[in-house]
Amino acid sequence: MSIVSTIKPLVIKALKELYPGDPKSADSLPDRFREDDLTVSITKPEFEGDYTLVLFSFVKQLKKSPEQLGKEIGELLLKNNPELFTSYNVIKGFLNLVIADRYWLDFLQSNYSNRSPGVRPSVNKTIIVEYSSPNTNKPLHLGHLRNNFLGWSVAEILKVTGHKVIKTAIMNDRGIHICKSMVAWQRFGNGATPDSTGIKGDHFVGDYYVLFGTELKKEVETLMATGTTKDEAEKNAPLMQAAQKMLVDWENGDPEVRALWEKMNGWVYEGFNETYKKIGSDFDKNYFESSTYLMGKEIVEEGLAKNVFFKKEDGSVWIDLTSDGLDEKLVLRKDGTSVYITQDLGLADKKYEEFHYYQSFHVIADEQNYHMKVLKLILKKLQKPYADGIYHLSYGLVELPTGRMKTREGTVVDADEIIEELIKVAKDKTEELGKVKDFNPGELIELYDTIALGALKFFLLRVDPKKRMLFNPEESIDFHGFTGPFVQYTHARIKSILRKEIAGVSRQSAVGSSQPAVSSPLLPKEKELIVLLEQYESILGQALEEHNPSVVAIYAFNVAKVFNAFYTEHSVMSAESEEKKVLRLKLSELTANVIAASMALLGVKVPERM
RNA sequence: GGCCUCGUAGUACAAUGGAUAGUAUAAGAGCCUCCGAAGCUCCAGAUGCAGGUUCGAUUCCCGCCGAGGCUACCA
Repeated sequence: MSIVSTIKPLVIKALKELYPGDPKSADSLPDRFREDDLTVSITKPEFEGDYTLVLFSFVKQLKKSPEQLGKEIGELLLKNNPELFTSYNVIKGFLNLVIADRYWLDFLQSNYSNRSPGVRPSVNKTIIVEYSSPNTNKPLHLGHLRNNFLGWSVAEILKVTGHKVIKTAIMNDRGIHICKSMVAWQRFGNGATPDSTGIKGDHFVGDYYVLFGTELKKEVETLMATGTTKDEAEKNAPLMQAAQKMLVDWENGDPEVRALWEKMNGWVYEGFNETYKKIGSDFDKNYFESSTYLMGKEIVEEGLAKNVFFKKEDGSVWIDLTSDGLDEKLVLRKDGTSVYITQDLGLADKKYEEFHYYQSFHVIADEQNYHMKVLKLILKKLQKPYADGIYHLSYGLVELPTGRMKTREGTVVDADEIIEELIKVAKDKTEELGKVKDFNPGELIELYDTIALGALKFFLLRVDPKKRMLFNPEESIDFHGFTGPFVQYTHARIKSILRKEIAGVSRQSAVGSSQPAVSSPLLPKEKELIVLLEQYESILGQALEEHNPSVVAIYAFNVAKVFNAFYTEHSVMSAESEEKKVLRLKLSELTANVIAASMALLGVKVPERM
């Protein structure tokens, strides 16, 4: 039970007691005062108090001045709950409440050693989180990383709040883009392989995709020199013709093409798996477009039967969404082959068959907002029971100072490269500081990974997913301030104190089960920290509601920052008294646990030492 | 053209309609004989423009300006 959800009912009770209203009129209805209408928030530091009730919303209703209202409510709250509130003050329309130290100390006492704070009991609901979903013709880049970290983190937030989560990916493993790499390798590869060249599989294949582009450009230029238009040239260039033919051959099941396709996709998967392992992404189930792309045709039949879809003269099948403010949308081509949305319709159906999900999250970039809107709308019109549970977890693109990343223009930040770069920075910095000279090589490598990925994940998750974000290679790699390593450092720092205390004999008596004493009041920095730690549960609730890990990242940073300020001002080991020492040790332990728990939700490990 | 996002210090990010708009970086001034300086303290600096609703607007509504995306019988 959080402090805010404790205060709200008490305020409602006080309001009803103070202003029962005329029993005969409408203003005595039981829901005249509702918790949802209350605004209870943390008191601004420049005022006295811990939590503040905003009074303006009742002023008109009750026809009283805010000052008088605040006074009346404050008095009654104090009278009714002397153990919770110690005093109040009213400034303008704000009722500032001072919470008793006892409350905070009790909270500390019952939570300080909880290693998994915020975990909720099972609600027995299955939620699918579909994320990552790469094309198998090129390596992962920064945009994929944002997607992966988001999907993974949201899944984690759902898990601790009691949901059963199935993580899935859909591999976009077929199509013209795959054929381009294949054609290029056939023409220019001379039988080279990732093994023979020592290049990671996904990069190896990606190189041929890029090569296709550059070679195609040459052909196009040659054709254009003979007077062909650009569009014509691109269509008629021999390489493009070859890719198109390969796509047809692939669809017809040509054994040679299929064998080549499997070989090259195999290389890519090997590369992907290495990267996934490194960044900690995992999936309960992979779907492959090559085996799902024909699905959905049944749904098209179903839609025609239900008159949700209609057939045009040429045989193509459409849905009319103009009454919903959208366009007509094609769901089946005139040649009877399926389009993107057809596959997604089929896949949604299949997933529901398999998992009977309560909700299905699709972590997909906001470029596809329209597509996902249409998808959900079609499923609704088909009266699919799962349609309402479809949720597009839309996120903005990662941009560079030069603008959008484009593979063909070589302006992508490669996932493997940026990770390696960060590992190097972590290594240099760690060596420079020289605090872990006794680590063995294995421990060091693990630590560098922890710090590097901590920096990267934190950087990509600290921003509201919906928003576009900027990645500046020069400035974004930083281990100071609002960063993962800063939070990690704070954790390691606390652990260092706790280790020393364990080493000392006083550990048992100091951090034992005794209640923290109340003989001396909580000091401002102590209180600020404990009040913040108490908010963890509601932060988790907010992150869940908004499907937004950035809430957790910002919170973790604040905890670390407030702890560091507390730490600078007050000594833990040489506290003024034994009871203060006990209090601060518990406070430190709780801080470390909350930091570890929140960072875990982001997929960021926190080291004991760094 | 139509539809959808987004405009906050030099830069990057915050702010369920609430108090003097927070934080980080970069710039300036300090703090390691004392629990870890990847830290702390101080100092400066911002809501694109113009209206409206409200006791109160960064937030909601309208217009303009600017940025991005979608608007494929590509996926």
